Amino acid sequence: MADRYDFRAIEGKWQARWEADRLYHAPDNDPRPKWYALTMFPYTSGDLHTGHWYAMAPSDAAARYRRMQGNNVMFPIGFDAFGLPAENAAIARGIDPKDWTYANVERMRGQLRRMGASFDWEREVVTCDPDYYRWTQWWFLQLYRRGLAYRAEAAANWCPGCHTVLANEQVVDGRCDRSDDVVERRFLTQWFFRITGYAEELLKFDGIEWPEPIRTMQTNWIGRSEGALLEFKADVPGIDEPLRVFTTRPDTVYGATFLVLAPEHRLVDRITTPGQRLEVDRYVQATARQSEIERLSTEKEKTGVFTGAYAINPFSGRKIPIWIADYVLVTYGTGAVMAVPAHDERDFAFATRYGLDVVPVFTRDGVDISQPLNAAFVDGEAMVNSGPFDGTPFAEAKQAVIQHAEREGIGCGTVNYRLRDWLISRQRYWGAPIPMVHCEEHGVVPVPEEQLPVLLPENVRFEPTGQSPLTQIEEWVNVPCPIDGKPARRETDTMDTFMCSSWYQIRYCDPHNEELPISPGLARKWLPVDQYTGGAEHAVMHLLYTRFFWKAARDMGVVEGDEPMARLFCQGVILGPDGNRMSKSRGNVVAPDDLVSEWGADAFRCQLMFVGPWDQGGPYNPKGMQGIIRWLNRAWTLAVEQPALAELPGAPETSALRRAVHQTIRDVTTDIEELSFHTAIARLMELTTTLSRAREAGAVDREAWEESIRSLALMMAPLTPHLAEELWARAGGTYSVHQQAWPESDAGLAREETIELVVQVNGKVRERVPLSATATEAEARQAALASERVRQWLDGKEPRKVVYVPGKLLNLVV
RNA sequence: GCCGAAGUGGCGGAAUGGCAGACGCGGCGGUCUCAAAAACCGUUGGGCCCAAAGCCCGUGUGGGUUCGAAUCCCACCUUCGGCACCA
Repeated sequence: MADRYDFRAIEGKWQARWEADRLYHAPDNDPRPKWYALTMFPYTSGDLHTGHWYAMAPSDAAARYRRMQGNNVMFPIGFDAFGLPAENAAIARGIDPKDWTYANVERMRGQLRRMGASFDWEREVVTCDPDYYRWTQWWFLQLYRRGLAYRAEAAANWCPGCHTVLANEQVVDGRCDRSDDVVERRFLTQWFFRITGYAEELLKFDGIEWPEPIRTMQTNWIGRSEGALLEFKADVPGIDEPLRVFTTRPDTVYGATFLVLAPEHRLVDRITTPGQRLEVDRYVQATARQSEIERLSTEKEKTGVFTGAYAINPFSGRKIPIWIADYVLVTYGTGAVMAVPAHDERDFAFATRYGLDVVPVFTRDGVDISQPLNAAFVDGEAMVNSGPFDGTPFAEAKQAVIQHAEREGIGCGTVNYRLRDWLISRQRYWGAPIPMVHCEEHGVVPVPEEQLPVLLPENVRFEPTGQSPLTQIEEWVNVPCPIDGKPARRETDTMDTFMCSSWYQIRYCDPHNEELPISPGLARKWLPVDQYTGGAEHAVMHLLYTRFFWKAARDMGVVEGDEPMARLFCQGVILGPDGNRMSKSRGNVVAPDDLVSEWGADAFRCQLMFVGPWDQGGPYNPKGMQGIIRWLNRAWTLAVEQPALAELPGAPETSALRRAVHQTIRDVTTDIEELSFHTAIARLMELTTTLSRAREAGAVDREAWEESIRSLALMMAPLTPHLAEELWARAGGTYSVHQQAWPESDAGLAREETIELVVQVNGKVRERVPLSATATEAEARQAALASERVRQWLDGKEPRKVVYVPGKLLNLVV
């Protein structure tokens, strides 16, 4: 029986050796340039699925490549361990969330180890460890101290399935992104982080390399819009406070023929006239009953009710009616709009339906504004029907109106954002407790830092009630007030788990520090993350939160620099063999553990990297494993079964062999640099074929052959770490292949001496002639014309034009 | 509706202004074998043709720019992702 590639014999062996040697531990005091590589840590679901491998295997390959490039690479791993599934398991099966979580962590550690990734396990963090969430709570206190954490009553997204509120980012199409339940609106007092305070800065992506689509998504989510706040006086006795509206079109203010308030607007009740009371109340109640989905449907016709009250347009002096309508959102701007039906489609639809006035205030080519409009138009040439502003050109109109408003004290220019503050409280047990105490006398009081962590109590009952299970633990809830020691109650909400993952990359740098979340020295040493990789589904959640968090931490003086991750790469989604998302119900789930037992971790990793461009994802079919296995077998055989070796340093076969090796090094280096692993593997497969042919063809130069095999093992090291280590050892290399320098391509050896010149006649390929790679145009032309076929195609005519691309192509145009 | 990404053999994909289909799967033919599997070798876009040589067609559709277009420009179609009454 010949010596064959047997992953079972080698993978476990090397994994144990690497671990014993702490091969992937990144020391803090290493003089080599640091490289912080990070892949998004997994949630503790208990099972590592193909998607995790698809995300992590290429990240690992990139980290290993960096190591061979001479960097001190930190590639840490940990677990995102707080969250609802643990608690749901507790409710469904009576298991303690803690036990459930740690059992899953244990299982996943095993799966991750079998992957053979170069993780630095000594830096592991588990977000539900008190040693970790103590610092999550510490951050909360710092944010509170700086006014970035506050409590407020607001219309919150309530998920009836999860029995808790959600952040806006967690609501997808009016549904909970986790349970898919239709989200309800509830007015509750909740904790928020003032992410809006950083809105302007979050729009800047200076100095970081992030994918354009992610930046666009964040930019759209933040939704900056420039406009003005204008004040309308309510023509209602006893109401002195002005009705403020936000508009992006102050230049159309003379065309504002009515105001519309959101049904939840605080002044609705006070301005409604007795005659309209019944109708208004009915509408407000109907709106409150609507789900977010119904409310936000753009399909449905706009509805609304007249309040009976009027306001005065501060520019035209005109008395205009005040309506309420559910197309105005209480959460955006001021919750009130000035309606300009002539120049806004939505207002036009509303005005048409309820017979309200339409007054055009801009001229426009092709529109006779003396006739009733049949549609709103948003552009225009010059202001009209606008008193002293008549004739102001469109381009200057906004500024002119804003200036006037500011002079008169009836408004100002402003910037409004779609982004809202981040709602972080959750009415659930399995999260970091918010370290606050409610005292009757002193109100909300922070827990003193030295008392952290506020530990989660154990043996809790989990019946969902809509309140945190923590409220029922009397001995936990009742605490003395930190100020005067009198009886007080703990805050019972816990923090959104996105809080835990907003700073984990910071903790990896100093995971065992008991005095601080991170020491200043290690923050300077390791941060920011050099290469972050993960799924694009976190574009407006984790990836936005962590930027906010970082900027706040920077302002606290804990970290330096403006951004947490210098480079971001988002991998695509790996699909089942049928091209659909893998799901149990579809029966198209590919289980990594099975494939790893059958084919080995190297083969599985490699196949995932070979399916196509990493950022595109796509269908994964285990059938393709054959191709990878064949390649690994051939590579094995090359290293194990030597050809007849001789000393042939000057032979053409020897330079051909060297050329192939150095061209491969050149190409694979660029490919891995660009995270294009599938093309890197293709190049290595080609090299393997070339080496096999050389071996079959006869005697091979000893030195060239040995260099070839060593180069092959080195280039395979990031992709198939176990096999490469074994091949390297068998080729006589010193342990470990993962500590060797990445091979360098010698341009001289890689250069082709002769090429096949492509000869085109009128742009069509007609002939190929061998030619020196450095031939001049005259030489190329001579070689082409020497061909009988080229002469036939020229048909005796003289070329009118000749295009020569040296080393490639000659085009003769007649 | 708006924004973004993408459309190439039977399939995954390569080539981002210069030989379309690298590499791999699958198919076909072969070596080995009592046989099968594995392994290895060869072949594989479509058409014309007995075959070969050769020619023609071919990168979602239609136009354009260019000596030359999968690649650049314009219009359209389809798929996927994000946002969606944001005043």
